[in-house]
Order: sequence, then structure tokens, then C-alpha cells
Amino acid sequence: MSERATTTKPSAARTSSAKVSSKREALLSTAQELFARQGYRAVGIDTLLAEAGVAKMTLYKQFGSKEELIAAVLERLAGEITSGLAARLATATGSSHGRILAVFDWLADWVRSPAFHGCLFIKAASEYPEPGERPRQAAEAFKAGCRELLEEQCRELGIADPERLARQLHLLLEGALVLSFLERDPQAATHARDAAAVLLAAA
Amino acid sequence: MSERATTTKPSAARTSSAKVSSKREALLSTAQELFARQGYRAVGIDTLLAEAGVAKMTLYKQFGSKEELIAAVLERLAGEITSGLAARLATATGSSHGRILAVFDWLADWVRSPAFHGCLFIKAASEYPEPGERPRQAAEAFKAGCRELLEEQCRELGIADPERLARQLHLLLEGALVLSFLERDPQAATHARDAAAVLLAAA
DNA sequence: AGCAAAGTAGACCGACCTGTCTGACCACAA
DNA sequence: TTGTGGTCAGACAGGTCGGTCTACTTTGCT
Repeated sequence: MSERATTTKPSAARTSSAKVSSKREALLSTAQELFARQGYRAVGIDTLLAEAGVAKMTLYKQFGSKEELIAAVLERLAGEITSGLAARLATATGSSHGRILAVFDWLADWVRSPAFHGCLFIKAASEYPEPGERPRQAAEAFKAGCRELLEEQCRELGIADPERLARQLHLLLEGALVLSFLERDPQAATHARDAAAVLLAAA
Repeated sequence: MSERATTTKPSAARTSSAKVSSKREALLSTAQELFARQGYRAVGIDTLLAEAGVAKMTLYKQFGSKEELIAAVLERLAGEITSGLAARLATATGSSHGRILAVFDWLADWVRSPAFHGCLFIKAASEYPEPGERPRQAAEAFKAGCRELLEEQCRELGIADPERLARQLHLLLEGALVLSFLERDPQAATHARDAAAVLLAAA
């Protein structure tokens, strides 16, 4: 059967870890989409497995539990967002306020993308509200990272009270995430950008 | 019709409505607390009934389904919040900006109260994301009401673009709700108030 | 070729889910 | 007293949940 292994696609998975990654990846991306559209508790394991085309044992070998899978989805997503945002910031215009406003431009793109169905981190904290639950912890870590990123940008601008401004900008950012989802208002991010510009000018 | 109007209203109406109300109330308040602390899908009907001390048939006679109960909880809560906020606004200081800032003072009290475990409306929209689902509709209606209330206040101030400012303030408000819950930061509302003052001054 | 690791399908488990139904209870009105 | 309407506890139904387990097939490396 495997005589003709030369051209078989799976051979790309050279090592076991690469092979694992393929199934792992399928689970993570399918889970992310289903959870985003329907919610965490609303999506059952069996639905997810059928959609991803993966056996149940694989899921439990890879992640151990549904909650761990959720946490893994969130951590992976946090990494993608962070690096995507960093890339955007790297090419921001020279204007001193430009880098901050670029964050809101990036936000506008995010909430307008068809894959956006609300912030997965906020939803995770809502559905797993106990401090010890892994999804909640992942959400807290990501949001803290957002605030720190904003604070760092404010600090580089030499603003008087960078922490204060960063927290204010963070409020706008989270508000835009919520209202984009709740009112399906694609303009929310634009309004947040406008407000951010005002706060920046005043600081 | 009501000849013997001394004490007896139409028999069925008086007794039943009074009794119904008591059980209805127990269900609504217990449901609100459990849903707030654990989430909607995480709380089963049986848990809720045991906690409220009510029989299952009563729930289904009163509300018809779990989703309808959730919608009823949200509508009742929306009414309480609206009237509470209106009362607060009625006693706001004379300063022209005072009424807007009073909204954020009221917000600070809300998120600091021990019963606050995140915004029930945001959570409802997260767990019931389909446009046709009643909890989501109740959430959308409430958030739209919030925006309109802010817009009305802005309009009374004679601001150039009241809708724009109202949307920006709304972003701050929702952001404060989210971050109060997610980072357990009781200062979020205060920062929102500060930012609102800046936006107001600039408008 | 042969072996170990990884993945497969699907049966199975007990717990729990929402929602229905029965028959008894109890307060009150005629 | 008798009737009536709302409430009660709890059994029940049919499904789904997260998770475990077994027995089999594929895969990659030597």
C-alpha cells in the first residue's frame, strides 16, 4: 500500500511532532471558528470532532480536556493577534501619535473581518468566570498584554501619565470590540479612533 | 360587573396574580444571580429551581422555556437599571457636564457592588449569538437604549455632534463594564469618567 | 521487513440537559 | 361541603454532554 510513498502528501510530516501539528492545527482552527460563532458551551465535542475530521482520542491525547483545548485556542489566537499587531505597528507612520492610532486602525480591520463574531477572550471569561479556570486565565493574560502594549506605546510618546492614558485607550478598545459585536456596528472602531485622537491630543 | 367590589376583585385575578408574582419573582431574582455568577448555559434548570424553591411546572407555566426566562430576567433588569439611572440623573448637579459625568458615577457604583459579575447583557449576547434568539434581542435593545440615553443627554448640552459624542461615551461605558469584570479593576469606571470629562471638554 | 508511535471509528459510561406529565395538596369561594 | 385553580414533588422521556476504552489501521524510521 505504501510503496508509492514518494508523492504522498502526509510525508511532509517528517517527524511525529509535525504530524501531530496537522491534526492539532485542524482541531485548533475548527474549534476557534465554532466557538466564535456559537459559544464555548454551546459547541459539543462531537460536533467539533466531526467538523474537524479528527478522532476523539486525538483530541484528548493532544489537549486532555475541552477546557484545555479552549485555553490552547486562546493562547494561539493571542499569539497571532500580538504578532499581527506588532507587524502593523512596525510600519506605522512617523507621526508621534500615529503608532497609537495605528492600533485602532488595526482594530477596525479586525472587527470588520468576516471571521469576527465578538472577542473570544471576553466570551471565554463570561462562560468560565471562576478565577481558576484555564479559559478565564488565558483571557486575563491577553487583556493584560493589550494594556501593557498600549502603555508601552504611550510611554514612548513621553506622555505625562502613560498608565492613565493607556487605561483610557484600553477602555475605548474594549468598548469597540463589544459594540462591534453587539450592535453589529462596523463604525464602532472608527469612533474609538476618533475618541483616541482626542484623548491623545489632550495628553 | 363588580357589584361586590368591597374586597373581592374577580376571584381568579387577585389571588392568582399575587401568588404568581411571588413565585415569578423568586424565579427571576434567583435566575439573575445564578446566571450572573456562572453563566446561562452553565446553570441547569434543576439547580435554579432548587435554589428558588419552586416547582418545575411553575417555571414552564410562567415562562414557557429557559430562553424566555432569560429574556424576562434581562427585561426586568433593564427596567431596574433604567429607572435607577434616571433617578440618579434627576439629582445630578447643575453643572452642564454634570449629568453626563453622573452616568459614570452611577456606573462606578454598579461595577463596585458585590452583585456585579460582569454585564448580563453582554454575556447573553455571547451565549445566544443568533439574531433571532430572545436573550440576544433583549441585550441589543438594552444597549441601544443606553446609547439613546447618552445621546439625549448630549443633545441637551447643545453639543455640535451629539450622536458622535454619545457613541464615544458609550464606548467608554462598555469598556469599563468589560474591564471591571475581566481585570476585576474597580478603577475602570473612574478612568472612564476621566476620559469622558476630556471628551466632553473637547466637544 | 518490521516495529513503535500516532490516529482511527465507534461503543460505552454516568451524569446532566430541557421539557412533559401525573397525581396529590392546599387555600379559598360558593 | 364541594369545587376550582394554582402549586407541589418527583418520575419520566429522549437527547446530549465530556470523557474513557478497545481494537484496528496507518505512518515513519530503521
